[in-house]
Amino acid sequence: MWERKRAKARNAIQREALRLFADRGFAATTVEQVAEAADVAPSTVFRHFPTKQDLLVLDGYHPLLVPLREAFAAQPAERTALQALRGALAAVFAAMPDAERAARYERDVAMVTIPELWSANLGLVAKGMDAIADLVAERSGRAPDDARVRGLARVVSGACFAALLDWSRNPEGDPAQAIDEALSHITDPPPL
Amino acid sequence: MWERKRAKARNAIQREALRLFADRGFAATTVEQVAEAADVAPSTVFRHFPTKQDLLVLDGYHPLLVPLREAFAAQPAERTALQALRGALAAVFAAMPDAERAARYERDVAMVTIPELWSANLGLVAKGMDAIADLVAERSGRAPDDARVRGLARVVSGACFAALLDWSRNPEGDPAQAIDEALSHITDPPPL
DNA sequence: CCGATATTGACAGTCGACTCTCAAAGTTGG
DNA sequence: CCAACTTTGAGAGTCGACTGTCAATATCGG
Repeated sequence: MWERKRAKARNAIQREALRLFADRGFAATTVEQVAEAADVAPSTVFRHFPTKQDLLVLDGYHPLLVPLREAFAAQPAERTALQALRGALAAVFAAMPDAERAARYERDVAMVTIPELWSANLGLVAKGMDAIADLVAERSGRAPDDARVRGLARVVSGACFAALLDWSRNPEGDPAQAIDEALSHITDPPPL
Repeated sequence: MWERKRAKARNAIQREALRLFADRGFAATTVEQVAEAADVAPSTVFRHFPTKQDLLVLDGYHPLLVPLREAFAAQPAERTALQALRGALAAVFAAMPDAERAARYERDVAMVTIPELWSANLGLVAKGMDAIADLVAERSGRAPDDARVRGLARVVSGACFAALLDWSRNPEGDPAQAIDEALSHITDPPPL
């Protein structure tokens, strides 16, 4: 029971913190204000999050990689790695419950919108790129640090990032669709 | 003469600051240490750089958007927008004096490596994407917010970003080459 | 209900970024 | 050299992040 209570408090603190950061900015928000908003003592905030920056670190982000790996493996063998990646990403988003998808969008947009949040999670982006490289390497039988594998991973992760960044600035339709569309520009380049 | 003396002191402070940041990290370096290393008083540091973060901002930095625009216009008409972009980027880097290129690499790597710097310059990434979209729109005669134009801009800017990010983590060869290679995965996708 | 254990709040205190002020020292034009 | 001007050093002071301690409180096993 301790665990559940602890996690509940932790989530409340982080939720309020992110809300305040989005409102008035990271630097302009004091830990004391976060504590007050979450209805806890300042010392309690530090007990859950060693530093103020840690309030920005989103855990539970990487679980996306597991279903992605499965969806990727389920792709038809005749597809190229790029087509398979595109298909797998679309499948993962399609299979996601609406509530979870909405929560993820909100988090991802916050991550691109709040500068400090982005910098705190830069490592996650790099990890995502590595994960994609691993997938492609496994499927193609090449080494994960093969130039072609790494190059493909760069392009795909970069396209996903840029699609999200652009979508967050001008939300129209579905982010998953934006990602798929961006990838389509690599798989089937339109004449321009 | 005031001007020259002021600039000299400013450069000395920033040089020592960057050296210390590279050595022990940004957060682990105090302004007092920077002042001592530069042989000035702490208050003098703040007189030249309003905040500690400002010690990271290199002046004399001009975005390569202008030369890129020129190089893009100079590309052969028979190339696709994508090929022209790739060629223009390569041309800009090739035409850049060695010293300037080295300085640019150093700065770009710092920007991706030091989170504090990245968060300060996130807006530049979005602007770069818009600029690329403008170039493509102008050349293709389509609107800058055309879905295909925006999609292409997303993929290209994303690829550049990812290439730089990856290169900064594992520097081999030339960043310009990494960018070109990433773009080649879109123009001439290798079989994978 | 009771004791063991985990969590919290309140509080004091350190440290560094940053501001403000004023006197000292260097610089320039005359 | 003098006088106006600019920069600098020094110091005091504010504010917020962060640490450590201790008593109060909540939960659990028995």
